[in-house]
Amino acid sequence: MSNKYQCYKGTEDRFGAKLHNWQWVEEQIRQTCRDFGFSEIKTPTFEYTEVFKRGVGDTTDIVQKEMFSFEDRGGRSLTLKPELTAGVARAYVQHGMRQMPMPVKLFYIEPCFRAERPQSGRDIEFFQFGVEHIGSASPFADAEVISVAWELLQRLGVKDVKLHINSIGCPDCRERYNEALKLFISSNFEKLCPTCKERFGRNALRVLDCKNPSCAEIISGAPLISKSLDEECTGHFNSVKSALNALGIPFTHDERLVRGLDYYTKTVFEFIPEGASSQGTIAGGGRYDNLIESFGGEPTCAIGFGMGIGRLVAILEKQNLIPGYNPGTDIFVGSYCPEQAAAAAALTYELRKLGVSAECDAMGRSLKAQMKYADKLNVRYSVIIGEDEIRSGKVKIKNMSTGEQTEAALNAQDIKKLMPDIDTGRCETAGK
RNA sequence: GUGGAUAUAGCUCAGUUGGUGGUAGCGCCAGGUUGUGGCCCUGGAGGUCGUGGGUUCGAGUCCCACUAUUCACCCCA
Repeated sequence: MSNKYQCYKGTEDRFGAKLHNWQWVEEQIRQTCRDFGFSEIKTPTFEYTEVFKRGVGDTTDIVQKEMFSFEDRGGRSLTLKPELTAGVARAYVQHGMRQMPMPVKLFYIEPCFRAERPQSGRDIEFFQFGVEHIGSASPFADAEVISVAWELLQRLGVKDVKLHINSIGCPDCRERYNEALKLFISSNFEKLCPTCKERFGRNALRVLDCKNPSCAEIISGAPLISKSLDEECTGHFNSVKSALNALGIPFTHDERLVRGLDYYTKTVFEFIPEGASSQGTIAGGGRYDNLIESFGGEPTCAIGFGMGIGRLVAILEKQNLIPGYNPGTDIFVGSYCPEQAAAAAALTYELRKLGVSAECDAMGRSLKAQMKYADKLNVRYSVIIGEDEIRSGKVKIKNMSTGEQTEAALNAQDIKKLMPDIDTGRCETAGK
């Protein structure tokens, strides 16, 4: 590729079949969210940097080194949103949504930006679908939120995705556990891998995540976080688990599951495809009972998740679960020679006015070439206009799949009537 | 931020021990007699071989730098 005008690394153009796949997935998402009583919210592409510093957490990698920040003309720092929860929480407080019927149930499908090195499953600009369930401390809220993601994946037919859940407790429990864990690890500190040594100082919980065999061995004897949870957190987590059981949603309790954003409390969860790489996690979320308050709102419990649409689409494409792409042109109007091109264009316009997707030649091609073009468009019918047709007022209509040819009056209404099946059958075949 | 790989037509790619830029497929355009698509055949358009240096009589090929892309780590969705 020698052209210097390319889109920026980690961003991509989407069109044709690829765009169709994305839009189809977004439709499924919107339908599912409607069924679960979530309404859509759009927040701005950028916010005051402070929103993310406060919301996501000053010590997270996202805030420390992955944000696209810039200044407005007044010198105020702005940032392209690296995730959506902080912005939604900010909007909740700003618009006094606590006066809305509780709980407030919102979902979003939005682009996010993180300045990371792109690789498969990770883009600089990526798209997240997520839901936020705000106002309820009930474990049923946890289960409801998880059920949205679960049901969506079921509807899409995604195979081999596992739900992992854990509880990292309230801040008090977490603090207690953090101390116990640090105490345990410190005796083996020298045996940790270099990144874990870093993690130890920054966020010791993340050492639990390490896939390095030697670290895993050290960690295998580490105290469990569930043992550090107080009565309230333990009770909540048990209730979440039984609520999931009641919904018939299978899960694995993963004691080592921790999440990288500061705002999580109590329940955390991830949806992980079978055999996924480290970029494979398709969705992740958890409770954030203190976030609304940190934006100046009343203390308000909430829980949500984010799902990577790009990762989801990739899995669906791989598993061949997205209906085929059909550009959707129904009729091609061909003309024999340039003298009839005007009539063809006029008929095409009349058909379009009737809501029939129609095309005609715009390249000055021969009739034969026009037919080839019609074939490539995958149109269902071709109408052919020549000298005779104009004289007689009757056109030939060719069924492109059977090759059969019939006649009709040169009139958009009559032509449309001959094609009763014309508004159906698009995008119905899975595969390809 | 760290490490590896790659860079030839719109796409997927051949290109020998350095010897005239080209293979195959796809795609695009035009033809294959006079008004009709899919299959087949023929022809055509399109590339400063990522950029800049170096070695050499001669570099797509070897060396260096840069850039871009990509994969992995880190982190996350």
